[in-house]
Amino acid sequence: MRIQRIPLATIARLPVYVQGLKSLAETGTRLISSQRLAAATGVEAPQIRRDLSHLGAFGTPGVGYDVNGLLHEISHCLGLSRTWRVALAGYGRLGSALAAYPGFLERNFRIAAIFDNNPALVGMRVGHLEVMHSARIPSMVKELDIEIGIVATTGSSAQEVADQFVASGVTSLLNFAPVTLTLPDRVVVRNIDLAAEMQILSFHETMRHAPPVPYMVKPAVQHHVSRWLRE
Amino acid sequence: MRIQRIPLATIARLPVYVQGLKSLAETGTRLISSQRLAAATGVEAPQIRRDLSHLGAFGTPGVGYDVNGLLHEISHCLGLSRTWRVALAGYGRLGSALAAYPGFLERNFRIAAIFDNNPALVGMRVGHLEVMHSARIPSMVKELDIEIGIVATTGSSAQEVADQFVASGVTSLLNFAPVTLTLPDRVVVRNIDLAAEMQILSFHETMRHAPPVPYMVKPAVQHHVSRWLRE
DNA sequence: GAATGTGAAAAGCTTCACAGCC
DNA sequence: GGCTGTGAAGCTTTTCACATTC
Repeated sequence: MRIQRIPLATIARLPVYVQGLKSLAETGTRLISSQRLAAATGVEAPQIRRDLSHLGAFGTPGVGYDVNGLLHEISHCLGLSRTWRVALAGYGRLGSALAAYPGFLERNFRIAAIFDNNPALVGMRVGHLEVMHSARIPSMVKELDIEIGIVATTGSSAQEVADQFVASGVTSLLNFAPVTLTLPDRVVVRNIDLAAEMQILSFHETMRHAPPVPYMVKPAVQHHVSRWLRE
Repeated sequence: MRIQRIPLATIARLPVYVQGLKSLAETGTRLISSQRLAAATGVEAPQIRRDLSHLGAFGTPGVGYDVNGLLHEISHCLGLSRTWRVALAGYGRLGSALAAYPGFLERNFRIAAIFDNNPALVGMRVGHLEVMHSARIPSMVKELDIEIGIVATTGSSAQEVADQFVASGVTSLLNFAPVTLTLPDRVVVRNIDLAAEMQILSFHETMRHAPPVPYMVKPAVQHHVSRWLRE
């Protein structure tokens, strides 16, 4: 890793590289050029080289990058060489889908506790866990030393649950509730708002069908930065 | 709406304003300053004014913005004044959670068809819909004149389903599968990758616990652009 | 007095183009 | 010949500061 500032935008692309490199590794590819990684990830090749240079990455001029070495380097930078303890609040439809998502554990995120404020759900067994009442967030989060919280409650409970998480020592939150959480600056929040993404698509469709004039002129991009219409 | 380019970044924030304004409207607020909308959404006040000025927005100097008027203006710009026809592919845990999500219909996104390639799910009733086999995507998408597709399948089926959607006339996709979809440039793709978001949080936690040096220095931001550590 | 809308400056990010290396 | 890593250029986005309007 490097002794320098890594841009926000670069960090957001690293998981894309991880995913691309993993699938390449599975096909037995051991060496890859930025050009070919670009084809696999949809990120432009010079962008990839710049991103990797921020990690102090070690490609070989004239040859390319070692797939496994690069995977290891990026994973390390993202903090994936250790397991993270995660708490999930909200065991409704979305919450239960998240709890069952194999991709979390595969990537070293272990759901260590599940909370809901609906008494009908409390006590329900989920794998080797049991849904607990949200009132137990403070004690359990501290006891289990949870670092990351997932908020999958309704909008109306989200702020309260987030506050409890933060008061109990959680410093990173993934929020699925369609509300703006107000939290201390030290807490890192990532929002995933399904409806917002749909609205962005709806904007694009609208422009497509009735482009009032020259609109949007950015070329293709990927992953959380959508592609843009030309003219 | 305006006769000028609206920045990508602005579009991505508009849904945040919509959400904030709606909850303010519910509390009976009729007039709001950029300063107060900033407090409600986590976006800085000058940023809000700049964004709204791109829509040709009509605040009143010395007074502020009319909540309902602004809501209407932004909704119109995002294309929310009409209903969009959406198809969902993949009725597993995530897919069924999405199908039941009330936030879609509330915001004028109507799920008009559901597909899955698992025969055990085909025929299942979901509200007034029925899960259809993915092989029927081409005919049904055309018949129902679907504009937006949601890919909630496994990674291994995602590209195939996306190709079918696109071949049938879908021009916007929301992709939950953790793969990079390769599609024609005219198609707009938004990716929601849960694992990627977790990895970004993991990066922040890592920096927090072992900051090798001066790292990341951006101030607070919101919604899909996380807050950053200071020093 | 209070708040908008916007030039102008600053910051941040991407792309180009190429020197240097294999 | 092929590919990386990076200065420099170009572009987009954010922030500042203030003239203008109510």
